[in-house]
Amino acid sequence: MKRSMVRTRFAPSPTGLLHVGGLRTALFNFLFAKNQGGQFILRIEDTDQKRFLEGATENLIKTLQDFRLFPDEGPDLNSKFGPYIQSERLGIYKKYSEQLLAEDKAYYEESEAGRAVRFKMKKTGVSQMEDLVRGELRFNNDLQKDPILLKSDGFPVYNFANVIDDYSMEITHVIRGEEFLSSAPIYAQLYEAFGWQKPKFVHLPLILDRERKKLSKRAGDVAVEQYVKKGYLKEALLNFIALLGWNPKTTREIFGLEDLIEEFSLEKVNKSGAIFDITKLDFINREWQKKLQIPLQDDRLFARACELLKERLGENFSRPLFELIWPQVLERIAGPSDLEEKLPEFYFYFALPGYSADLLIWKNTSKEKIKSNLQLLRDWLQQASLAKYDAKRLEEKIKATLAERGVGTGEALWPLRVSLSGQKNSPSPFEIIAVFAQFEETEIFSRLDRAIDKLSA
RNA sequence: GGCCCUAUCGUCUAGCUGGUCUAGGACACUGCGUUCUCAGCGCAGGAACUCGGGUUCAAAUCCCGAUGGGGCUACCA
Repeated sequence: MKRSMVRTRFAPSPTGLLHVGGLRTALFNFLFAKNQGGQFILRIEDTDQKRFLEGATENLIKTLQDFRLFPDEGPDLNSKFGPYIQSERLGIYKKYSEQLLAEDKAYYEESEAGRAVRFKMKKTGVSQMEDLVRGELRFNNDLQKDPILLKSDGFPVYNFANVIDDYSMEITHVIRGEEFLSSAPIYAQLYEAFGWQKPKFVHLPLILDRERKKLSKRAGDVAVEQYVKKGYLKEALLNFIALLGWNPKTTREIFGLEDLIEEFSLEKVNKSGAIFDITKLDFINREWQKKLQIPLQDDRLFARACELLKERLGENFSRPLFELIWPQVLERIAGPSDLEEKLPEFYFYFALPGYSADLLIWKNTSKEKIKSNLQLLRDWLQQASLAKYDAKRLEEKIKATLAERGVGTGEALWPLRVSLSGQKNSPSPFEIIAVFAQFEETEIFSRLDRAIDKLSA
């Protein structure tokens, strides 16, 4: 019973914000454990004092919680396997290193830094371990070097602490990034030196940047927090990241965490690296946006858009107005990645840009005709109770009026839209009018008057 | 350099117990339609089995090699 319980772990080192690759590793460990009815453990590997960052542990825990990847055991959830922070387990590593020393499987090494412990690697034969997606891994021992176990500061090195902890925490499956593949022989030999049964391993394919290099800090945004701040939904991020290195073998692409738990299996994990493609992330984000219908006050994308507009428009920016415009923005952006560049298309709502009278002219229609069409529309708008209409109703009403008068849609609607937006491209005049009708109806008429003036000049 | 992993459209991938694959889907891209413009929506289209040897009646699928890409090569993780 106890033997068969699946236990996985996520073992980040607290050196900064959780990054995309880390989140994916955590996710896969979590998914596999939950799919198997097992447990997911969080262990903090703070064995490098030089790289340790204050607050990073708390941040890591918080981020995992935000994504609902709740650990069953971890720093704040102690159980008999704790502590879960390696710096609090120094005695354990020391004890095991002494055992190896006593058995002549390790030795001391003196240097200016102090006294460290090195492991005696076997130099003959092969080291092997089982990787559930790659099969049997075999390495020739003849060119192995003796790795450090305990540094001169008394802290264990990653490889050693990992093996000790995975063993003592009864981890059954070690799911980690491919970058650890080449240290496999050390693991294998350590397990053998102790006479312990090896866990099953899974090495996940790397997540690559557009240059096909391992995603790294210098290549741009890697912190999960950055993407959240930019306005990506956590559901979308998780969904997208799950599809990097795993796929359900069906054509379905949208998965929530519960769906992923249900569908996940190691047989569906891929072997080759996957490029982090922001375009696809945007697509998945759009899908989740539709699905979730986030209320405005919780929408980070909206919040970010407000910030940007405030910055650029200053006094002219109005949040209540922008709330009315927001659905139009959402329809016109691919996602958080192009929000910034698309925003200028909506500045006209806050301040009418200057434009030339020519822009009002539809095809070969005469200036006079355009002017009279605008006047006609202005009159109609004047007598209508605009606040009662949404864009769709407005369209019906206005088109009906135009038809009655025998006025073509193009020669009336084009100038109407231009006079309201001052731009060649914009949302439809009906959408614009509906927005202003809710916000400040006089804006409609002053803009129309301005256009009519331009045509009279 | 050495060791290791990997290899299907631009991207993520299905297919890999060999024939049903004239290689499927999604994103992206292009075109057409709807239409006052943009967006949206609908429809259509271009786009890949890295190469060379085998094995076999038959290979994207199996084997070998080359090449490409990547990772590791610390008293970092």
